[in-house]
Amino acid sequence: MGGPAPKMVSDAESAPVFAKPPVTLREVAAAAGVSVATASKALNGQGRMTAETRERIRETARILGFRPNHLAQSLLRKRSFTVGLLTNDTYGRFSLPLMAGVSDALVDNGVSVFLCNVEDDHRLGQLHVEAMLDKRVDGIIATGKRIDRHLPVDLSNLRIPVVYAFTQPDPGAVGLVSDDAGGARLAVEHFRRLGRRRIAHVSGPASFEVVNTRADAYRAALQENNLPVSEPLLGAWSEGWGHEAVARLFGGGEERPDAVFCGNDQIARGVIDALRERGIAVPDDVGVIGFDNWEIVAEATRPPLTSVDMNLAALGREAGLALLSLVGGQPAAPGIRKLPCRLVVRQSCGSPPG
Amino acid sequence: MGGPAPKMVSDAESAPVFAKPPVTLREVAAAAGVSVATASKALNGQGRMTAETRERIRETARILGFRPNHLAQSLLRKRSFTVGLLTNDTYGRFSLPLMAGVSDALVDNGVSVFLCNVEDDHRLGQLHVEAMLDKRVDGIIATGKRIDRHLPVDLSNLRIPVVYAFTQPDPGAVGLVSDDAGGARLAVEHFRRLGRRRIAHVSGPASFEVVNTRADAYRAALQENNLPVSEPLLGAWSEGWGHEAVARLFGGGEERPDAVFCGNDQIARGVIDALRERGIAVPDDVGVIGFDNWEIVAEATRPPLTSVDMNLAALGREAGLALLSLVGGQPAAPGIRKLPCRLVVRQSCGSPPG
DNA sequence: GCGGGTTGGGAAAAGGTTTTCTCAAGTAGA
DNA sequence: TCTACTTGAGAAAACCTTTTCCCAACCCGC
Repeated sequence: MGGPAPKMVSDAESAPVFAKPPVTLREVAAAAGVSVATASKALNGQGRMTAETRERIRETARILGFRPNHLAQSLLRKRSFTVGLLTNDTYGRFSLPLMAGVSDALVDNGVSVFLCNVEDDHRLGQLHVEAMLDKRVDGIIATGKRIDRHLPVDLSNLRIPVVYAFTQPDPGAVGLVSDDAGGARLAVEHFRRLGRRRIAHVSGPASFEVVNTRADAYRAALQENNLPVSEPLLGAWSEGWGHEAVARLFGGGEERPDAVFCGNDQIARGVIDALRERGIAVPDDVGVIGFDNWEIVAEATRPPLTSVDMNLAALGREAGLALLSLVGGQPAAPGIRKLPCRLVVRQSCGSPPG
Repeated sequence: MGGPAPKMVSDAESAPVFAKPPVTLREVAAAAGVSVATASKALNGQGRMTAETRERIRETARILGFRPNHLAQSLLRKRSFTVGLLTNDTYGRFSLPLMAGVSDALVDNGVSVFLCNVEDDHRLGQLHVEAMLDKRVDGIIATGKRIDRHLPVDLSNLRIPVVYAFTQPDPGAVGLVSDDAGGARLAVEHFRRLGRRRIAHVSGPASFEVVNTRADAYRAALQENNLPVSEPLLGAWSEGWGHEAVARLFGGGEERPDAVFCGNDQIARGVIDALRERGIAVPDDVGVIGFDNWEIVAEATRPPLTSVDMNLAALGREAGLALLSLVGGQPAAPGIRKLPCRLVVRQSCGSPPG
């Protein structure tokens, strides 16, 4: 109690800097000795005034640390430079790269993103959409965890543009998805180039549209290349199913595959582990390709897994840009646009013979 | 060209519903035959008027589908009901549940969340923070991928409150992290209750603070229980390191552990696989516990992995609520608050003997 | 019938910015 | 010297809501 009072820091530096209100345009104008109208025009490069005046105002603004209030601007311009991102895959693996891509594309244009996780809850979805509408977002991007399911929200009669990415679009809307068929073809072609001839396909449940899309493309690609077509094995998206599929493919006496194209990386992981346990060498005896290119899985398999990457970040970018042009008044062609996949080659397929 | 023109849909239903401006309070007031002031008060339950008038205005608003413009409200109230969420872990595993928790806590209070991914780019971070400030967010939550690193942004002298969750807080700020020591203790105690006595610890690089925190707690818990303390094995966060650690622990002639507590689920996965390959049974011969409870990994190990869950969603919720009370003017106690972990029991530890 | 209190509702300012319009002064041409 | 432009800058409306007065009408008791 008796000691010297603690040294006081200068008021500007100390304690709750909160509530010190931001500098307004009015203050800048006053400091520069002009009207707010002139100040506004000076800072925006509008209107007519001497270069000297403009510069003086700008300098004043800079010194005062003036930053225009976007709320006021938005109110006037009827454009908030804000979009909503709706997803039901917050924990999942797909929406993340996608969100990063979206955010990426938009930030460069000064647009911020409201992230909204609606789970599979209709009420929550409605709540979020209304909140976004109230906040006057310029548009909405809807994304999810599978492309053959709707989000639990009705986005069809909003007064703002909506873009769907990696989720089922409403009819007549703009939708972006990965080209799964192309991805499957990429895998088959890669195997063919490496001289593999008996290529099996192990994928997820038939209830997923992508499973059928990829399976069809797989069959078509085999036929085009005059390779023997074997029926795809459809099961679950799990490692366990990969194990089981290997038991079926390599358990019997019939001719064994020398390549397995898997519907996702977890199945591929299961396949590779099961093959190893059977003493079948990857990639020497059998090549394996996964789907999704989930790095954490693909790089942990032994050997590291070659996988089809859906380019989700790019897809997100495209979605962001599409929404932007829609917001800008450009009429975008409705319908579903498919973006190409790419093959990320690691060591699970081996090198070309010779 | 000669055919009948396509049937026209009614104008209200058709084409670019865009740009049809939202209903304003003024219109509601006009329709109800009152002034905007009265209309505002009617809808907000303020002011004095006959119940009949109030009800009539409300009904009119309902019919017209009036929704107040939050931009205008925010401008006036100097409160945007919007917060920024800053992360450098967009692709990662930690920020997602955390973000969901934050978003969860805030949505219930009508607050929306701007998601900003700053990667490790200082410039990008600055950009985002300024954008958020310009948009007049009420506060900021900073989160990251490890608790001993700063985000590449300076949040220390903002005029709005900041809460740090799962990232290193600035001195004097409010920070929330998981109780890693407690989590480690949870694991050791669980092993002890199951009768395991020789408990090893395999973790990530010593350069991570959590590695040391957990290792210290592990040692302390062993000592408290009069169990033999063996030096933790520190390496990488990978499956590969799990394999290698097993080689070291079970390769030599010395006494082998009957339990392994791992620094994350990937290491644990590697440990379990390596044990199986050596013919050591899990959980019969050796129990294994992981950390993070990354379900997709924990449930794919054979047997499924018991793991320490950091309760990140709860942590996010707490962060959201803390920020909310800060924004509301409640002075929150600065400093780091640790939230308890929980053990998610699966089958990798076995049941109690007898 | 009249002062004082209550009741129902409106006018107007405020919030920060942009934009259109207006206006005074200056310049050029006749 | 007068007219016709141009130039530089300000006033004011607009965006939409909230809130603080303010005012008229009514009711009460005397």
